[in-house]
Amino acid sequence: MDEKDERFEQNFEGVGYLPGLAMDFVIFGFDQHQLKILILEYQNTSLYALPGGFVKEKENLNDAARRVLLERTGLSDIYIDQFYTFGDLARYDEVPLRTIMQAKGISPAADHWLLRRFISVGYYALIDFRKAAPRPDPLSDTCVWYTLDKLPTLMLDHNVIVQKALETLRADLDRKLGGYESWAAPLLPKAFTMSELQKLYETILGQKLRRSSFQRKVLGLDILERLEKQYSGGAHKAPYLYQFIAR
Amino acid sequence: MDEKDERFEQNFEGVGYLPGLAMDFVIFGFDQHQLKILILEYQNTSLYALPGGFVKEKENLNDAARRVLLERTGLSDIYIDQFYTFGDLARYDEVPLRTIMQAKGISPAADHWLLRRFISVGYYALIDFRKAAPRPDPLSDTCVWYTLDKLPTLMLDHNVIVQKALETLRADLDRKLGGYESWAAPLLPKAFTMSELQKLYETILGQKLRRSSFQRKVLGLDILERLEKQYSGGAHKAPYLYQFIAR
DNA sequence: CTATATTGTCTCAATCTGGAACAATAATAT
DNA sequence: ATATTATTGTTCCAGATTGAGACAATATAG
Repeated sequence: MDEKDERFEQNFEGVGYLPGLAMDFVIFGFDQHQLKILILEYQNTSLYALPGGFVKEKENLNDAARRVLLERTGLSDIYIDQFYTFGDLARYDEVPLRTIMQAKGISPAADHWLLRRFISVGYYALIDFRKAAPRPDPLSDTCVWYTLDKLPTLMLDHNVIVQKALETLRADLDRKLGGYESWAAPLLPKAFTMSELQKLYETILGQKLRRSSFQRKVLGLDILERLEKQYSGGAHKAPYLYQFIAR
Repeated sequence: MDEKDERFEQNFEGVGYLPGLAMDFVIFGFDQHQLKILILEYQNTSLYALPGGFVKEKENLNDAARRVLLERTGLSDIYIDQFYTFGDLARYDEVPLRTIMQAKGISPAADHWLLRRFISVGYYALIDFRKAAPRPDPLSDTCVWYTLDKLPTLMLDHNVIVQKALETLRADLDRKLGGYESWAAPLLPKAFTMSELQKLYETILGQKLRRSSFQRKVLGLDILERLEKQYSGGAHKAPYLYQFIAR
């Protein structure tokens, strides 16, 4: 039994993990002017789910979140935000989980720990689409990016979780924008144009913003520095490039 | 064994409750122009804690929160908000809990469920100070209002929880203010003056607001109706009374 | 009856915002 | 080479919002 199988075995039996507590992750990336999130797929079941995980007995909740993000994307030192804890009885349903396990050739006992009720802590993360290396977890087959408006129906209450994550992200935008932390950095190239930044905001907020007001407001925050070199590639005046001021 | 003792016994052994999961409540009230919160006291131990509780196996998380609020204050149909879930290892420490139990004449086994690690969901509520009938829980002796700036040192990480609740409440103020829900209603008399409302805001935010701007903004929101009758009792012009428009 | 504190209303300047205008310019079409 | 086109950087102005104060009105205390 190699290390991976061993970890799988432990995880599968729930040994060393807090019972009844899970986390679900809404991992946002930005590509082609679209907001995308990572979704796990289970072959031969047409089931889809958010990446998630469990908390070890001797592990901080937030550390568990960072670990799960690392396991799914290979990324660390990422901004994550815990946005809500989901605890409705209606949210747990053993049918899809049983289906998934059976598709993997496993016949779980009726009281298998994965089939019991879970409370789940929701986290979201904003990551660099190009740096991420999505990996499925032991029970899933693939881990893929989905555009928000082409999201499939997810298992359990995961669509609700995505919705809540998006609402929180939008509500946080203004507060975050004013803050010292340049949360937008991982979603953009190191150097970017003003219109790329604006399109990122428009995509997240789901609405158009005025060009001049946006520029005025963002530059007024003193979080960007203008670079000397310029972008080229369009049939028009070359825009300046900007980057976030390191703090 | 009467019903209360029976419930206590069950609760004390953790029977019928989700293991490892708790909730802590920051219950805000407003009195004498001060923001207060409910604190449990444990006699002969000089220990203080937030009211809290556990989730039944067949109970929605948010329903459990409403139940706990009802048990501690006698109030239902109250606006509550789940603001954060606390899951650091450092947050659990069996010493104060053991002290409390021993002060109650109980000698818990080393692996008693109350002494194990808990993840705790934080909720806050805004309640009517005058309607509340604070009641201690089975392990505590009294349940009392404390002014925020005279809060004692609380056990575990409860001071951190209060801080986070306050930050969330402040951050939510603007968003909530614009909303249709008149969250401030339970903190004020049915009819109140503009300066009472302003002082409530000032107390929560911890800063002074300009009188004319405040009046302009609040009246512009279309959530108040001015009443005919007028307040009296001060050596000055009588202010109008307002109430929230029922929706 | 006078003094006092607080209220309702108004004003004015300062600031912010929405929306448009306009010249500049890198690629493309002619 | 020159004109065309799309987009950019910048400016401007009208309208809305906000900060700060002025002032008369008035219920109670003295």
